[in-house]
Amino acid sequence: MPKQNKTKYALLGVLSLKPGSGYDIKKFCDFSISHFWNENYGNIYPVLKQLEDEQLATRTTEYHEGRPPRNVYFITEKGKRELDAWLQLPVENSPVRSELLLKLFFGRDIPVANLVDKLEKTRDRMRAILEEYALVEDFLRKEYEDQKGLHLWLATISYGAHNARATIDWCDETIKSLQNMDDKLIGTR
Amino acid sequence: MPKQNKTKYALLGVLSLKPGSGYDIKKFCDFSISHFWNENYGNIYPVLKQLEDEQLATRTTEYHEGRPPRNVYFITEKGKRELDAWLQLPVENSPVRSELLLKLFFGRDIPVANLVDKLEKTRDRMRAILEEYALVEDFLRKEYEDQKGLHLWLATISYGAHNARATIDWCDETIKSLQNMDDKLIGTR
DNA sequence: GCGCCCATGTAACTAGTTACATGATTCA
DNA sequence: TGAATCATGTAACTAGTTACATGGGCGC
Repeated sequence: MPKQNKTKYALLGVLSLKPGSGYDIKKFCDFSISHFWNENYGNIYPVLKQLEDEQLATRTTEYHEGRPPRNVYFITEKGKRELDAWLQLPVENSPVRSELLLKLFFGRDIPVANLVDKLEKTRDRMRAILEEYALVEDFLRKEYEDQKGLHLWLATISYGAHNARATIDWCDETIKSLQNMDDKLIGTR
Repeated sequence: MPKQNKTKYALLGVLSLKPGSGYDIKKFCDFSISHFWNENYGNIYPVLKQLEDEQLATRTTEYHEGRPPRNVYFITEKGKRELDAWLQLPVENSPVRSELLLKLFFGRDIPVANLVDKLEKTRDRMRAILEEYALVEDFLRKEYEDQKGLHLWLATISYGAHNARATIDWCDETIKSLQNMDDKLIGTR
């Protein structure tokens, strides 16, 4: 198996749920998997063509009056097999890069208030994300009640929620410890 | 401020702690920030040259008999100012991509045992990471007891630990729920 | 009338990784 | 004797993002 374009498998995955155009796929990604995966048009359209070239998907063009033509893609049997094979492969861990942690790590000479601000913003973002997850979860449970893979979709949300809560706790702890240290410094002046 | 190469700031950060060669910087990164940031030689050497061109660092070459020459870089005042300015800027969140979650999300037709295996491996890796963090933390507390930024270094480790524990819990829960579902399915056969 | 939605796509660019090349020293 | 460490660097490649171009329909 060659070093691969994971976008390819993401698109095959979306098409395995239902056929759609590049535009549809983008919308689906933004709604359903954006908390752990993102795709942009500049990537989607070329890869869709590539899928067609490799016979992993077929394309039909729909014309509707007063609308731009839609290129609708369908996954083929070959595409399903290739997706399935990839899904079963062990997970490759891609390198992480956290700008927040980098700034914190080297932040000993910048004002504590600035660091605290970054932490508060992170915490607030995580809280907002948690609320969103709750909405998405409700929506999925109602709309896709009998969908076979629902529990897996919920599991990905649960992952996000676990980590968001962990990050919120860490932010709170770290803010407190930074402010404590700062108070002590003032006390000794 | 232009769209930037964050490697640049990572290297300035390392050089702000102490001068060193590309090789030294790589070693430092691997030891200290590798749990949230990685750099490779193919990136470090060109960026060091760039730092010199922009007068953010100076270079001296050391010759030692029987050893390759070392290009040692020192951060300049201009470099410090640029690092400081960047550190104070708000954090830009870079897109996340989790192959594990992608495989889980689309995994409804692959064997449960395969999914469980992926989760177990993830959990085991997180446990190993937790143990490593404990060692690193001990080491830092002893070796850098009086280092000004120690609490910030520890905070980055704490971040990793919080998230690792969250991921372990999530793995355990998800494994259980997958196995439960599987049992029920067998029961109805 | 303004801006958003639908809909596709390319080109240019930025970023990051891998492979290759070199070669002495040190340690098991 | 073979592997690891020290030490630098380039070239080729892979991946991913942004900006641009186009243009009708629809709702406020």
